[in-house]
Amino acid sequence: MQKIIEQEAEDFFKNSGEFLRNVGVDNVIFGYHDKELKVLLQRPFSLDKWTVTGGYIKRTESIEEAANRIAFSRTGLKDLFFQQFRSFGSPKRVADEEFTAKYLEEVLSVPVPADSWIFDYFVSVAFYTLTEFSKVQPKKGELEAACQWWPVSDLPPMMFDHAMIIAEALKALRLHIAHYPIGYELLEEKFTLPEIHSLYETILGKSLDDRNFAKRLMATGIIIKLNETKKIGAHRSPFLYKFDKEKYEEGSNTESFNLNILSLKP
Amino acid sequence: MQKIIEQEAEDFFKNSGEFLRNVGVDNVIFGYHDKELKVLLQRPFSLDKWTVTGGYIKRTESIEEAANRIAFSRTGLKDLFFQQFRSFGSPKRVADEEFTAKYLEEVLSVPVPADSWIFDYFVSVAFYTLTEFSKVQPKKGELEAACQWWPVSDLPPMMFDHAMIIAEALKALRLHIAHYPIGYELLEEKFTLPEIHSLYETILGKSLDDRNFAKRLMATGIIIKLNETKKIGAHRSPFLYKFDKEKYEEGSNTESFNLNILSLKP
DNA sequence: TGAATAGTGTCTTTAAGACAGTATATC
DNA sequence: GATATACTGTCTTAAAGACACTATTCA
Repeated sequence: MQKIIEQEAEDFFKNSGEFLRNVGVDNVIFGYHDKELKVLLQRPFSLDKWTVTGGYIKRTESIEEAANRIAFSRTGLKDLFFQQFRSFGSPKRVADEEFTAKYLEEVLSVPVPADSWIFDYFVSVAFYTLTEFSKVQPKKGELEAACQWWPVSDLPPMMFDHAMIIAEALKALRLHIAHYPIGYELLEEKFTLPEIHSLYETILGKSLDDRNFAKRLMATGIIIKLNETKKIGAHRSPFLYKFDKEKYEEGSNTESFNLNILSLKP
Repeated sequence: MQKIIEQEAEDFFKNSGEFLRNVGVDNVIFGYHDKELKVLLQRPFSLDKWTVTGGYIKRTESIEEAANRIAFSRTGLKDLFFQQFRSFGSPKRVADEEFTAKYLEEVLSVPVPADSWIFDYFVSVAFYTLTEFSKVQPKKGELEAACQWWPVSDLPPMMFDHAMIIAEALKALRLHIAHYPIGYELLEEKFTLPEIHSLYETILGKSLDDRNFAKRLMATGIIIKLNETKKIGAHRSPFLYKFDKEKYEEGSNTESFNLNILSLKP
């Protein structure tokens, strides 16, 4: 296990002033792969409980900058699409005695008082971030034992209230899907109709009529059909499509834009 | 001007531990009166700038409890309808030198260091609250010179980023209007069709066809027509209506509920 | 009886939803 | 030509939108 430098650690656990107290950022990073929506989770040393990515807020940065910095530190990617969706705060939300004890006993190379600010009541400003799964090489932090993708539909044991945070992030994502071209963030640049169809089915958790979906999708006017196909083996090759980001920005500005895809039935 | 007790004040400005650091709650309290949407604002001593109601979070309470406590302290009413809509946080958002200077010089009866936690970088978790205008007797706090209603369409000079916070609250309210019976919170128990019609026009900032509005409103099934009318002078007396709160709760739980009123065109 | 406001019905247009057959690629 | 997947067109149904007249109150 990699130890952090002692002086740095001591400063950190005293919070000599780099970070805000009692408030932090959690960032639920979503990716899509293999017809499954996935979320990037990390696990602290010595514990069999996972957390969403998150961290403290520097005095010199905004909460959005903090969320962006956290996403970058775990995915290596800049300027990902992210959205604030809710804040969580209650005296009980980070009470986890097992975590505190293990953290103190086993993980750290420096003495940390049990009443250190890091175990304090924290309000969490929560964001979700969308990223293309295939571009990400998850990178764990110094204080974590692991950082990896988990299917949203099959999560490991979660620490604190993080299972609820993921549930809320998913709810927000499902709402936003009607107003943002979510596919742009989660798919590769060129994608097929069946791929984006399946993405929407996965996120919404229900099946969507393929004919109506295609009709609606093309009606948005922000998708361009390319003159190429993708080879998929012993079957008809699907055409490739891409987003017309320019047209999207226009529509998005005038508020006339609506994917109208939320209401699609089965 | 009412001075706060010295020892209490000193404790407060040192923050001996009652409140969370670097994070607080702002609560945009809306009321409706005289065909105008109003917001409850307060003004600190010696300044000609106003703020939305807000405050610090006690270590013993959740952010929702803090928002509720703040609403109660200004309106005297309990259990009002409120919704969290966004959090704001950036190193610059509460930088207002005039405020800091005047506060230090003129307002307080105790010495406050210029680097006191209250002038620090604060993340604000923002809520809006709805209340029936006629029930409220605005009550100012000890550190304010005034607390009163202002029309949303004609605000006084606002401190910090509070004009933006109100704008965002209004945006959220307009979105929520399609899914919550906003009228229940803003109107008196019994109301007329023209009254609720005008409320929706005010909140959405556009005119709504009266025939279609009535049709849609009654189609929700959560409004009961009473066998009484309201005398309004030399004109036909409108019938009174009230919300069927029970039916609303049902519909609201099953997610089948939708006022569908957002899309009403002129 | 005139002035002001309350209240309601019908037709048109548009969008949602259901549904099934043809096309293409490979073996 | 068998099989697996891609692709698309039409009809039905429901909701949104436009529109104008009758009803009541009281000065």
